[in-house]
Amino acid sequence: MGEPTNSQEVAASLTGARGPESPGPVELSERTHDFLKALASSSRQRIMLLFAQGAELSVSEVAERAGIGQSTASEQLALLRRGGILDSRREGKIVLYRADRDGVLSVLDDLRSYLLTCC
Amino acid sequence: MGEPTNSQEVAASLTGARGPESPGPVELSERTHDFLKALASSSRQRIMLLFAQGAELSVSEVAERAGIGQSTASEQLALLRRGGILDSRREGKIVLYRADRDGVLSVLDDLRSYLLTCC
DNA sequence: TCGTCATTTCGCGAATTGACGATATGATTT
DNA sequence: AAATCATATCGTCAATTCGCGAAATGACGA
Repeated sequence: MGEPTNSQEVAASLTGARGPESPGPVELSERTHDFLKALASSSRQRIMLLFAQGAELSVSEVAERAGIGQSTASEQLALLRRGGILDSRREGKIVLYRADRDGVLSVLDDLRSYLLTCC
Repeated sequence: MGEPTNSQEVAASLTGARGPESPGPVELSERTHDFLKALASSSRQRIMLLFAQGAELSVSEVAERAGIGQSTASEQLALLRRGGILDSRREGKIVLYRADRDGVLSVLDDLRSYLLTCC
């Protein structure tokens, strides 16, 4: 079933449908789009605050501390993972989430370069 | 009526309800939240591509080039302006929009510092 | 293998967003 | 002041998102 599906998801950081050397408009990668959608939500922003200082939390811990249902927590955490903001690993029967610093920084770079070309 | 409401909107870049020297969790500013919401939409991303290379466009030009209705264009452009991504000025009876490079860069910095503390 | 615990997935109603046409507001020209 | 043009706002409906409980899947231990 639902293995933590991180780690690989086609590196392809840009999905421009043009030749290699094209300076013009470049679309955002799907991952960066997912990143923006994930962080655009207030409740997910609130969840992220739980992961300050490298904290590592299980799904039910997040549910409890955020005051939301367990299934809701699972779904929201999955969205944050798809956006490259969180990372997860299974530890026995629980799944531990934590901030994915590298993922975040790489997405930020993608975002910055996009904005520099279109703005 | 609806004057282009940019330029000032309380500088307050951070809305943490804590003392000055607090290293802990810091919430995103409202402007940065608006930025994320604005860019999280595919159609608005598409609109942004029209503003590459410093192009300056009126509402109806955007509507035409993006293939959307005039009122829709006006509303979407207003959202992008609230997010600090676009800037606008009135030129006679038309309103010209263009990318707000400085706004974008300052929001990006805010975003980066937020992510560095929470991740 | 069965039971239990943690997580994911599913189905659903409520709330939000997206796009549109119609209408109102502002600015310019006559 | 009236006509015109560009934009902003409003009302509406379709589509998407949110949060939940229920049910399915996985992992572990008795």
